[in-house]
Amino acid sequence: MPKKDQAKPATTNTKQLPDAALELIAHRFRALSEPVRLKLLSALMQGEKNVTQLVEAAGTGQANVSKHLSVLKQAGMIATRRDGLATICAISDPAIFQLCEIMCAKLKAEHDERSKHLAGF
Amino acid sequence: MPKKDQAKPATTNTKQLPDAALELIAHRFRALSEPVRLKLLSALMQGEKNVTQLVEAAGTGQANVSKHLSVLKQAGMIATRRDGLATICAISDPAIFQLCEIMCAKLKAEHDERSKHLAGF
DNA sequence: ACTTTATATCACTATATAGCGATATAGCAA
DNA sequence: TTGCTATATCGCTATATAGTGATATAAAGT
Repeated sequence: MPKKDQAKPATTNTKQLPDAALELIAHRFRALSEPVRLKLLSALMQGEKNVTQLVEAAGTGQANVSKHLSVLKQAGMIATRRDGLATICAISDPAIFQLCEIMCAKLKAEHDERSKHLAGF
Repeated sequence: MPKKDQAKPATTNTKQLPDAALELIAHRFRALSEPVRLKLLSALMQGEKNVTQLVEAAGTGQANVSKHLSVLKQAGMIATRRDGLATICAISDPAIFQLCEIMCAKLKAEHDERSKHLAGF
């Protein structure tokens, strides 16, 4: 039997992805929209790290890092396991590498274009 | 003459990308972290559209769409040109297609793994 | 038992921004 | 000019969340 959509019957959502999917995608991108979280992911790209190491890498408080890690975890980007007192974190989805590569390349291209008129070398 | 490093001498930014770059990248991802903006981009993937058409596609107010468009424009994801009364919008960076593809694939994989409702596309 | 260490969570403030209605600006037509 | 249309911007409220310090929980050693 057909499923019941839970909200708006009148929304002009003629084609494309359904609103629910857009919200999920937006939620994923939002997890990548914070400098501290990017720094955490950047640190994890070198390999597993425990929370203390990540606090040091992030340059912000432990409570804050813990919250950011839970955001990344909920977005399916990192996985954690307990090892004695430590919580070990690791990147759980290699797609993150691609996403960051693309975004970095984009930035680099724009940066190069912008610094054309500046550079003597 | 030697180049001068531009910012923070004290930040524990031992390696990796500098903080300024992380903020720029985060800013780009943040532009993609809103369902309405994703819907606008999704509509623009079919080709150029003016603001009125986008308002209809987005299903929210004109003032709101205008603000979202300016966010996308500032993030370098769309370009606009004036044509009489209309402002025509178009995707200006094909990298957006890649980013959304990757994120969608990620979602789809997780979704398939979990259950199987919420129609495909 | 108590202590120390590692991490998570709570309570709070401050800031950012999504959404809305109203108004302002820009371009065209009469 | 006036009027109409398309878009941008302003003023505002409400919500989300980044950051902090304090506290709670958990695991191991004493």
